[in-house]
Amino acid sequence: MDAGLHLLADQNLASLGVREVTREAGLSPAAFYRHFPDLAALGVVLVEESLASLHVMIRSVLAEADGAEELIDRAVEVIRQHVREHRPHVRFLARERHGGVRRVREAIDAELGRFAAEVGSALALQPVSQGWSEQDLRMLAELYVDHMVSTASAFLEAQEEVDPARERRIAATARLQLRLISLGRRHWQGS
Amino acid sequence: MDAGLHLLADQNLASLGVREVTREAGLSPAAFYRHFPDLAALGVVLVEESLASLHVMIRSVLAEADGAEELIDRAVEVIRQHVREHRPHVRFLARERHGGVRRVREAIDAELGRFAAEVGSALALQPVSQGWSEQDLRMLAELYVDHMVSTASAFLEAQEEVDPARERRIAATARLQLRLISLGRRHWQGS
DNA sequence: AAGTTCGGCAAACGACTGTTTACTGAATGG
DNA sequence: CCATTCAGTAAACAGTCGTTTGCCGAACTT
Repeated sequence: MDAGLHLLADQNLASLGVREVTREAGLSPAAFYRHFPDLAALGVVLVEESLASLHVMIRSVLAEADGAEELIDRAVEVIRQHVREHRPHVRFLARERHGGVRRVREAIDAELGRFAAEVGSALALQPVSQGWSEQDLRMLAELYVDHMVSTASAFLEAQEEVDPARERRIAATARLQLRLISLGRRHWQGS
Repeated sequence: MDAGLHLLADQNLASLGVREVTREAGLSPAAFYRHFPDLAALGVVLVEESLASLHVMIRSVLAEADGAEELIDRAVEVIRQHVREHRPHVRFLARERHGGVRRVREAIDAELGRFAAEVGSALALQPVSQGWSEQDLRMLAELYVDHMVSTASAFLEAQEEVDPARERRIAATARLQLRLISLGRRHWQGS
């Protein structure tokens, strides 16, 4: 799996080969089939591995909520750190989310949906969300998740070549956008 | 190019083969090299083709601005229609935006950046944007573009299998999100 | 101690790959 | 009308591919 993830740095799952993976891992081609029936199967497992750390991340953000402004700074910083520390996994997710392998795509989508649900319940606990309908909460959660995904992708690209200025610019933009969203949230009157 | 686009429906550019394309097009493999040096080159041309129609689209949305509410409805509807009518191109963009072929990725990114700039200048003309700094306008434009991309991807997935209910749900969510953003926009005090 | 599962190997199968070469007919242009 | 470009072909090159098969030692179970 490490070998696969490493090769997926500049390639996508659909173009990955069994022989390629086993060669990188220092095994014989036949050895692969002892563990996975397919390369798609390997992909699905990588999805699970990749998103496990994401759930940890979100909890670490929402845990300490000392005011909206600080939470925003913290969220953006956590995303940046997460991308930095799990770049191969994040890149894999970004690449395969709309990639050519249906089963992997569906796995990511399902997991991201559960992720939005989790964010939704967390949002519901905040005082700002009083009087919000179920639908409105879900809509907001999806907006946050989509924004997180976009931001993570941007960080990813910026970190490919080390470019601290670009990275700071992305962080600044993300913070402003989150501030604008939370402003809209405070003035929301229901749908 | 049509053959390539057709094959890219369930495959990504990196895993596409020259022989595959020429076979689909009914030509000999060597004929390909009369037109492109690379498959990546074909990809880049496809990017340009795909985004040309996008610029037309944005203008058609911003042209008639009769109130914010109506503009939102119109924008979401135009996105839905655009995805419906240019599904192969949109799918290609979504897939290759983070795909394995660097040159194509960069082409898409650059084009999307110019797109955001265009949206930015359009936003500047609206009365709501009085007193907005350049940076804030850019940030808002990027938020809109990212949101548009997310929405388009969602429509894409929903239209793969014909699922009108899911499509309506996506449209409704997108509209709510745009309303929330424009609410935040009205209460923005500058950064 | 015996049996079974686990994770590995080498070898072979036919099929498919990108690219180059030399050649050909049609259109184009001066 | 002749030369040239254009867009196509078939054939060959040396590889790589996924997958199956039969085999083997080590580890674990009972």
